[in-house]
Amino acid sequence: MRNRIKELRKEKHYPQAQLAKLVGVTRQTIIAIENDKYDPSLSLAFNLARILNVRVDELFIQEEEYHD
Amino acid sequence: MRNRIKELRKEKHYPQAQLAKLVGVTRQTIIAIENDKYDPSLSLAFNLARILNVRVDELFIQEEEYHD
DNA sequence: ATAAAAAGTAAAATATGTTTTACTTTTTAT
DNA sequence: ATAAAAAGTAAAACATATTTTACTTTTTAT
Repeated sequence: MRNRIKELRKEKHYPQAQLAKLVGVTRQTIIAIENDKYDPSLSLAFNLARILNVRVDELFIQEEEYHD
Repeated sequence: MRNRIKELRKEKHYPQAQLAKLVGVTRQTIIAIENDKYDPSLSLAFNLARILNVRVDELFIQEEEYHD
């Protein structure tokens, strides 16, 4: 899963520390997610989308969907 | 976080076991999420939304957002 | 060129999500 | 009323997300 967090955060001129505070996690979490170390929880995904003024499905791009 | 999975699954007449198979998890995971035991991962949320033909933000309702 | 701010790395500890197995209860169809 | 299908409960094991702490590297502004 890719995401546009770094891009949209920069448009708003937020440093990672400020975005972290706005969504209620630590700076390490923002770094890890921006750099694709792991995916955020669903709840954090919603908070990030809200602060960055996009929908969840605009912020995250699922590249490998499950097909049965 | 609430969700409309049970409702939309029933509209499609899928038993839990079939939905589980379609999104690539076990039946227990579907049960737990439908009954609000915990939230799905972001990736599972996307797969559920895709199979149920709605957007992620239509399938899940965040009731307690974080405000700093 | 320097100092300060921002971003990144790493690893251990804790919290949350998912699977597996087995068994019970409820719903649906005959 | 019965059998079969679907839904639910529980708990242990395992996987993934988040925090905390400490330190390093890169970027920005003067």
